[in-house]
Amino acid sequence: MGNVKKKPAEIPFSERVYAAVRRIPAGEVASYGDIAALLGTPRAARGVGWALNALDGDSSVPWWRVINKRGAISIRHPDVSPRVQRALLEDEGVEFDENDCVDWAKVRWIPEELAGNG
DNA sequence: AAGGTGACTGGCG
DNA sequence: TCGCCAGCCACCT
Repeated sequence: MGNVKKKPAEIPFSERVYAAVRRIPAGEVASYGDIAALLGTPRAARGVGWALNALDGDSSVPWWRVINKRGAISIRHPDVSPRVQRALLEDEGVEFDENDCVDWAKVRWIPEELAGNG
């Protein structure tokens, strides 16, 4: 597992990623770039992927709700097959088209602070 | 301190 | 439109 040691006074980027991902409701998904943007670093999509990779596929964080900008699963973890992530999403009602992509218009998670409501 | 890696994204041909 | 290359950020050695 990825040892992430940081100063207690500062929240690690990874933890901020986990917190954001945990906010994604079931049946909705977000892209790595969206999570990064939500954290204030829209170019840190790589960092988001790295942070989720550190979860090792076993955590309270709904990592499966994070996919790439194309709406497809971009997982590369050896222990967890992309099929698993897809199954988890389908179990939540997320549908994939023949291109193995989701419909962003339907399943894209929009944070309330960005939805302009509230 | 410097170099390398990775579950990304955008631009060019 | 699809495929490859470069840029980007965070973390590790």
